[in-house]
Amino acid sequence: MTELSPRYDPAEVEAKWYRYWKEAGFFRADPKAPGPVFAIVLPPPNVTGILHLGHALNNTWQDVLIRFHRMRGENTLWLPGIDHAGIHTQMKVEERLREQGIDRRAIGREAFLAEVWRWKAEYGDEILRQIERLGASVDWSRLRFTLDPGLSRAVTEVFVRLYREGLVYRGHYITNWCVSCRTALSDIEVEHVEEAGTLTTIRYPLADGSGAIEVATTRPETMLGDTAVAVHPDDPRWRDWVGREVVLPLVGRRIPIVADPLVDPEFGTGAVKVTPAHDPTDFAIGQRHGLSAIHVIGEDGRMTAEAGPYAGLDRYAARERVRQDLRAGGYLVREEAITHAVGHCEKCGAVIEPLRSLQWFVRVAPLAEAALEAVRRGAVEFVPERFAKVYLNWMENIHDWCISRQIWWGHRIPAYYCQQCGATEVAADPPTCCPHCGGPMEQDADVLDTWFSSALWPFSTLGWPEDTEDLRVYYPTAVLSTGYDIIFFWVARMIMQGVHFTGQVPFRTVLLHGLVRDAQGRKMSKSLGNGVNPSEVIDRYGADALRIALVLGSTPGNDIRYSEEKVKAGGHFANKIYNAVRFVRLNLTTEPAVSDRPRHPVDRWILSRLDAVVARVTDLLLGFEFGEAARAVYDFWWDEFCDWYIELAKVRLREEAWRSEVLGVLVTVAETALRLLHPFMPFVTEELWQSLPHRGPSIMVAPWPVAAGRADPEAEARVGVVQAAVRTGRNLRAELGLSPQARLPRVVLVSEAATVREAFEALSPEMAELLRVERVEVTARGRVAQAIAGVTEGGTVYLPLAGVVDPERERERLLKAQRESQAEWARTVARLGDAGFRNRAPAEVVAKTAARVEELEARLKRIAQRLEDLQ
RNA sequence: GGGCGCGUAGCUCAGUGGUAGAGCGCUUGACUCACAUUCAAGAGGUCCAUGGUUCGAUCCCAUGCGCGCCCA
Repeated sequence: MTELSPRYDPAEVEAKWYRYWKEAGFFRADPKAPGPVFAIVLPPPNVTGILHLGHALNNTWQDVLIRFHRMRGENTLWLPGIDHAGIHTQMKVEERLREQGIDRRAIGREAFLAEVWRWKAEYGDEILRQIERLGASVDWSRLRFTLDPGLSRAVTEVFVRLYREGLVYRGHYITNWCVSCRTALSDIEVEHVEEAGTLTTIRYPLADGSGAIEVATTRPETMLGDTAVAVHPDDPRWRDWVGREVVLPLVGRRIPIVADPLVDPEFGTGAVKVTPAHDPTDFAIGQRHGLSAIHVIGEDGRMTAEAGPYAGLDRYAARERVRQDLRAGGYLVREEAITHAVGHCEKCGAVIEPLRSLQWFVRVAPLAEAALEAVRRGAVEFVPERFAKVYLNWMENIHDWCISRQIWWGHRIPAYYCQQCGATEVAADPPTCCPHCGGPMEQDADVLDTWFSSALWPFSTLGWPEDTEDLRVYYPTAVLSTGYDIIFFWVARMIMQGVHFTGQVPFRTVLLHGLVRDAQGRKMSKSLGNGVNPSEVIDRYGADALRIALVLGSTPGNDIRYSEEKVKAGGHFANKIYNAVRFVRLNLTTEPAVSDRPRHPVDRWILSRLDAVVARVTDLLLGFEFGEAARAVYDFWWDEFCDWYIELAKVRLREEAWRSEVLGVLVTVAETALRLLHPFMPFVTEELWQSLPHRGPSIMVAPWPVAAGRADPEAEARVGVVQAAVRTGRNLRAELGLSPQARLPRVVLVSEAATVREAFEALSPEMAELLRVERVEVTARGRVAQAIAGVTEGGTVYLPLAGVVDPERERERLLKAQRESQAEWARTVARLGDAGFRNRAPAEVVAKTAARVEELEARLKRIAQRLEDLQ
């Protein structure tokens, strides 16, 4: 810290302290450490690129939690890591290669993977740097990557065990196929978007020429692969048609009419075309009726040889041609514009093509059972609670999970196929030859869904399947903090796998944050170009400013809007506390004398407030209410400590008799409030804490403040009336347009209440200073000629000012105050007069209301008296 | 079609069954010896609408309107 600079400069300070913390080993967890265990695994960011503000928010929340619990003396672990992000990363690297004119297929699997590892080294490091710059106190010695040998072993282990338990299987089913990424996807990787489309109704003539049946579709090109027409078995319109045959237009194939309960009789004519190779419902119908599945669309999105004359055409071109040909052949009944949900690839945006293919699946239902139970019985809690319903609802309607991906970057599926007899072997170690026929084995070419490995993150990172000390101590983890948008992708699957393989839930609390949107409330996205790189913000304002901006006003589960203005305000706050502490230090020329029970009411007041804010922030943090907690510390620092206590303290700081004691309070409050703020703004608090008298090597391992029995309602009441009187006095000055530095000869404070007078008297030097007057007079009653007056809580403030008082203006102001007090008095008296209120409201509330009436009456009396004086 | 969230000061958002809050913005005044990244004072609100529960509703319940999201 530059000793005397009146401005706080975060840049060098932040880098310095992070290095210090890291080198001192404060981040490192020790499984043998005493205290309750509190562990968090960092949701591993994708290695694809750079972090965004959502990561910054989530990491800040986690850091607040972990620093809070660490300071409370708990045995904390925050484990960082990175995710290999299969499809996404492969896409990026392919893109980069394409720019160099290289196709991945041309260079082969090995060379391509080498290229991806180079990418990982580059971007992975950038991500780690970003996490550091944010101040995240993660245990770098335990850094993990989903493709690390240990974690890969866990993936293989899980796959093999699930296979042996019959929970993983391979088969031909309809999957969501992305023709652009050239891989299968799971259901939740498909985004459904409402789009304008055309519903085409086609006439299929009966083979015997006795009529025709009409079917409707939004994908007419699939009719080339139809192998049946289906109707609902109870549909009276079509009962007699079941079992007959129609002739497929353009193709000429004879296909049967079948009855199946999956058909919705309400839709269209009640008859649907059946294309088992290209539609999930049709696939199910096809299986039940033994229909063949004819592939007319290929993996590249072009029509196959099965499509006859349409072969080679892109699926959309084929759609057009089929439509034209149907029209020409007289088969096209009508075309209507409709909006319908169309599935898109979450990664690349291409329209998903449902294709029948050979894939690996997880049989999820048995796993879901236990995962449901864990949440139902409260072993896993959601914050906010409402998301538990979202989770339960999804889990109850879960479908099998397609886990094989036709890409190269990821965990290769540990399945081996005999090239001779076709046998399948699933094993952790590659078999040398076929156990059945001794023939050569070849490993499955595909890799696993990235989420399959992410699902193991809370325990694979701790060493599972080994029985490690870390696993024994830190598992189950305490909190999993993530965005509500990945409950299904990740949270649900972690719970399933965690419960199944460890017999315990992976975490006790799921803490969900919302999306960080831009100032207009739009989602941040590449296409809008409104994304913000946290590092650039940190460059300009510092990590502390960004952190407090993100935390203030954030509530679990709710989206927040980001604007640079908020960060700027955060920076101002950092500067504010920097200067407050600078003030304390500049005064540390005398040895501070610390006492828990100082003599002066102002000192007792701030300690009482300190106790209150300590208790409040602790409670709020335990309840994950970060925004409120941050607000409470912020307000304490700025309003109570800076605007009031420091200003009040300045008076006695000039007096030798008090100086040492006041300094003791200043140091105590500043040091404690720094610790209270540390989880939110780690850097500036460390910098300042180190510059004050302190114990220990770092604020991050200093004890969390506890309320120390310093609550003092009497001192709070005294300072309260003084604050009110000062505000009233300042108001009077402002109304007169008096410049703040102009000194007035005196202020007269009149109060009939002895306690109020005592407070005024005890603090009269401070009031003189704050009101810029030479003398403070306190009396029980009295009239002050040639003065303006303000009526406040407990008394009246007079500023005697010969000559400047305008009685008319004075009267107006008093009448306004009278109207306001009168209105409130009427409301309050009416309430008090209500028998229902007196009988049913808690006695405490009734008493409070009665006291309020008395107060208002006294106030009105003072106003009336003053009005009278003006006559 | 089912579910969820939001609607509070000009803007961004906290919050509470018992007298409505903050930051930013705005107005006025001050370079007051920690801080002009500041200080002081002020203006500004039928807490979306209607009904219900209650002694009392901005808060709880129901319906409606508007905005957004998730699932099928």
